[in-house]
Amino acid sequence: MQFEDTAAYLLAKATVLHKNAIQKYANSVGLHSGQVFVMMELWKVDGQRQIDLAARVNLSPPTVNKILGGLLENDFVTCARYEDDARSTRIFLTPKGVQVRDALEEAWIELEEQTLGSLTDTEALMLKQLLEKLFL
Amino acid sequence: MQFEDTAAYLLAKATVLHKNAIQKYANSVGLHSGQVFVMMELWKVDGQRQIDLAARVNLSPPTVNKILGGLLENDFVTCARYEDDARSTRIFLTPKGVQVRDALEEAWIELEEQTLGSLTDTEALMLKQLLEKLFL
DNA sequence: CTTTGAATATTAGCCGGCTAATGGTAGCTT
DNA sequence: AAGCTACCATTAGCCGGCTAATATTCAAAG
Repeated sequence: MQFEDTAAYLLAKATVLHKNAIQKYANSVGLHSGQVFVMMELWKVDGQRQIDLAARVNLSPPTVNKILGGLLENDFVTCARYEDDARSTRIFLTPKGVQVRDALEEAWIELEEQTLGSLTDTEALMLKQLLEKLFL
Repeated sequence: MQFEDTAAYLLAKATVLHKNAIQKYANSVGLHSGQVFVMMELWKVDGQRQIDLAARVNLSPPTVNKILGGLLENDFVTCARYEDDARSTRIFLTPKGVQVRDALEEAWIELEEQTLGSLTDTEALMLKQLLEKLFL
């Protein structure tokens, strides 16, 4: 059997390079690679609980907790008590956290071009549709 | 702009779940997730230097060094001096390291099925071709 | 009303990735 | 032969992922 012929291998292999690219563009706007996906969820819905954020980004609660620690330190988000449940906290974007979205959008466009650089438009569309089917 | 519509986003998203799956199947044969790709390279060419392994798996030399530390501890590989260059070391598979390949192949087949579960055969083929184009 | 169990956040500790910095060796230039 | 430079391994230290374990709080059941 050839591991290299499997989709599981190819997907993992592509992942390594893609992760490096994300890191590079995230750093260019002052974010770490793990922080961008949490921010994206907050830009969609502000004031979420940690547990809900974890579910949305498919990460474990401790991982999200650690990522939020960095975002809190760098003043991208703030933390507030959940009104009706003392166990939970709500995470809110700061003005800085709202603002950085524009910079990331610009960087993300470059990242997208670099990612799809070797593909035609129809191939890019196919890839997106296939990736969507993979994890739905 | 919608981040969710980009291939860069979808690829990263698929990555998270795929990494968890790899971890699960790697653990089932006594390996950690990062170790399997180093082992795959050694199964192709035994006795490589660390720097060459790093290049083949697209990881930094320190990362490979750390991964090899675990493989050495668990007796999957051994370390030997490079005959003509005192800077380098050669990494060799132990009998245990050779043997574990069969177990991983079995696990990998299951992983492949799980990964492609929601895709048709033609879709799976397309995905593999697109992933190959992405990082060549 | 008490107890039990589930849910939320958090801590500790591991592996996996990176960059930067160190030390030793090879090789080339002079 | 000496010295500069490039190369290889390794260490330190950071972030990002996980599981397991803890403390707190809520809710539900007795």
